[in-house]
Amino acid sequence: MDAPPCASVAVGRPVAGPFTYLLPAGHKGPLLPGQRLLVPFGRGRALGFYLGPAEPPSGAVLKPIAQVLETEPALPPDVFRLLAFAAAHYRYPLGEALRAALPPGLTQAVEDRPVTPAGVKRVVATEAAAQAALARAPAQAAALGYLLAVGGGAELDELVRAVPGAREAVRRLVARGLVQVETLEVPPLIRAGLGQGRPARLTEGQAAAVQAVTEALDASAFRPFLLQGVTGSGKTEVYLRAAEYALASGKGALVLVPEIALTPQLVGRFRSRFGAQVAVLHSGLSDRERRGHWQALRAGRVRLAVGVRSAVFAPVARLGLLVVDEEHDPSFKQDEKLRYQARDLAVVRARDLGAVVVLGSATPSLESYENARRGRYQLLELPARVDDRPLPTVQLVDLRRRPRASGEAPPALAEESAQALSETLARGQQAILFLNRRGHSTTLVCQACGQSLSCAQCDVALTLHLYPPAVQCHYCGATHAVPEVCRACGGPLLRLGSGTERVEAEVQARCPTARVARLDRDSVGTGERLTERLAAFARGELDVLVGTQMVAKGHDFPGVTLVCVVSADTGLLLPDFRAAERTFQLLTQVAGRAGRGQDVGRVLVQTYNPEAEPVARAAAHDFVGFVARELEWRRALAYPPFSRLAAIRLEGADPGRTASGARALANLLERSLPPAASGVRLLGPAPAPLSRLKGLTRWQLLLKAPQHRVLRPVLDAAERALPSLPPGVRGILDVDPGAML
DNA sequence: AGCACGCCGACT
DNA sequence: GTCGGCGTGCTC
Repeated sequence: MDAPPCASVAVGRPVAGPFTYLLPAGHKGPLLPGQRLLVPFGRGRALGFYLGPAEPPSGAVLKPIAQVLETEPALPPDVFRLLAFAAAHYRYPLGEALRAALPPGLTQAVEDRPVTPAGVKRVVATEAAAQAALARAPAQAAALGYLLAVGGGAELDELVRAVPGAREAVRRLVARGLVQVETLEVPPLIRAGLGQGRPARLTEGQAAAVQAVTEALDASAFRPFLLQGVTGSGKTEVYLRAAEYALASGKGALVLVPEIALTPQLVGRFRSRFGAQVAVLHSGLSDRERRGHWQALRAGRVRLAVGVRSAVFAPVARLGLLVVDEEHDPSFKQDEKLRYQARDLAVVRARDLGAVVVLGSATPSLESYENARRGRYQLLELPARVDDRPLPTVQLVDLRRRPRASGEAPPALAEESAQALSETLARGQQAILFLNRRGHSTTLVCQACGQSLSCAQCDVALTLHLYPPAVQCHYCGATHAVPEVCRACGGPLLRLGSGTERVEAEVQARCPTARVARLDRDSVGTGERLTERLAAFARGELDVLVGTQMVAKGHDFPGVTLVCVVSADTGLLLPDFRAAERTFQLLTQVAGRAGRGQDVGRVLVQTYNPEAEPVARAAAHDFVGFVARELEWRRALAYPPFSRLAAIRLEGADPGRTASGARALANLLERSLPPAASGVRLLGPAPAPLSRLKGLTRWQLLLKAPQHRVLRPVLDAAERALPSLPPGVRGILDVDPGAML
């Protein structure tokens, strides 16, 4: 008896798959992996993806595929393979992962509509337009007049804005042959000339790095590089040259950055160097723009993409070069749905394609650094800043030695820092004050009973904001009116712990003539206002920038000679094995904002822990020393890069059930653990560091193993066990977690 | 994700 | 007596 031909199909719904279907009646020709299908699913229909042939399972009643939606898979084969790897590795339903990687318009279970060329319509006057007689057609005359006035051509949108009613007029002008409408496939991102700002000379380190990367590109084989360059050493120029070379060799290139809004200068440099040849992919795009860029890349019309995390799945044609800038940045890890690490996937994709991958950072992640140390990645170093500018001097300000006034919170800025700030401003130079905390005060403590104000839904203290006045939970977003007195006993409240608002106020009070701006999520959001504010500061229209992480990234502000880290200790005590690493990286990044122009920079780091490794080593610009110590204890405690981790997170409204669910799951896993010799360890269950969030109690288990491979059967068991957690308790797997919180 | 089925409160 | 709340379970 012949088995009917069957297909294994991933369904574009967040359900574990795959499902088996009969091939559509009368279907001829082969199906290709990734090809989009329409399949009956449950009561309705769903988008499906062909995975391969399948054996018909015994007993099950199979339904036939309703329709094959396309003749060629929309997703290029290498992106399909990458998503298949990611879905398996990070334990996420493949169909849902595939669907999420498609551009808007292809994600629905509908048949291929003819793909309208996405892009911008441009109206251009023809030669006949000059002598046109349009005395009796005023609307057309106005539209044409505008076009001729601006040089013969304009975007349709612009024309309609300038000349109301021009849309209809253009149609008639087209009919008369006086104008033509052309569709630009990709929005013209920049009109300025290409190749701008290309420095004639490279530093020695840059030249060597560019040479190594271009030689690897010539070899067309998998070659991973770690580009470690101190802040201000010109890593971006290396990326630009490598991309130029890749494009010139007929290859595509993909550049990943932590966040577009925080890296406007890097994006700007790519745009001015490559013009419309570069697609910029970020969350702010409209569906239309996203689709336009996606199609242009897919078709190979645009061969260079710069984008955030998700761009690792961009359909760049003939991809030969991948760059991950600031590769240590935590934002490359997605922390919902498909919980992928984009930097790691960039390496996976490069390996699969036989491509070159460059991971760049001033402070590489310990994972990448260890890979370089073991010779898996080739290390390229840029030890000096461009133009031989010195690194800024870093000085620790020991807050323990400060005189303490009782009954009042001390000022956020130590006398020494305030002094340095005044001097800097007096010289007409700029300063950045960095503090990783929004708001005015981090806690309101009762002076009588000692209780501090905390969120009803979460296990955290409420932050006091003054603009506008409110106490706010930074985790669940709840806000309340500012209380006058203690809720519990009516005693007076003390405002402890400083945020950016308080620092801004102190600066303004101390330097009344200074132009001070605050830069945090509250003051600028994350979009255009942020970019504007950064640009205004770069142009010298502001003197002092007080901000959070936002001010720390790769900006280039030549006028900044003073950087003050208001509290180096904020992240230091977090219960996370990467706390020290993160602190070191952050301090180094912020310090790197100082002294990038003519004048030498100075950095003051306020701390209660001047002897702490990350603080002391960052102050000494001693990456190697820091890493050596850090690697030592990571090895001793079997943390990455000497092990692989997976976290199992549980949350539920009922504290008791959540806890017992966590214990039951731990018991079950304990029994399914491979022999001790495998090195697999189960830690926990333990309440998560933020044990209650948005009214949910949170627990976690941590799996540790020498290699990911030995973790797989345990993760399989965990995945099978998650659905049978107590009612109301939800569990998720987080493979290669970015943080323990 | 949908969308059913399935057991407990307020309505014509 | 029904309408409907969303908890739980399934989809080839």
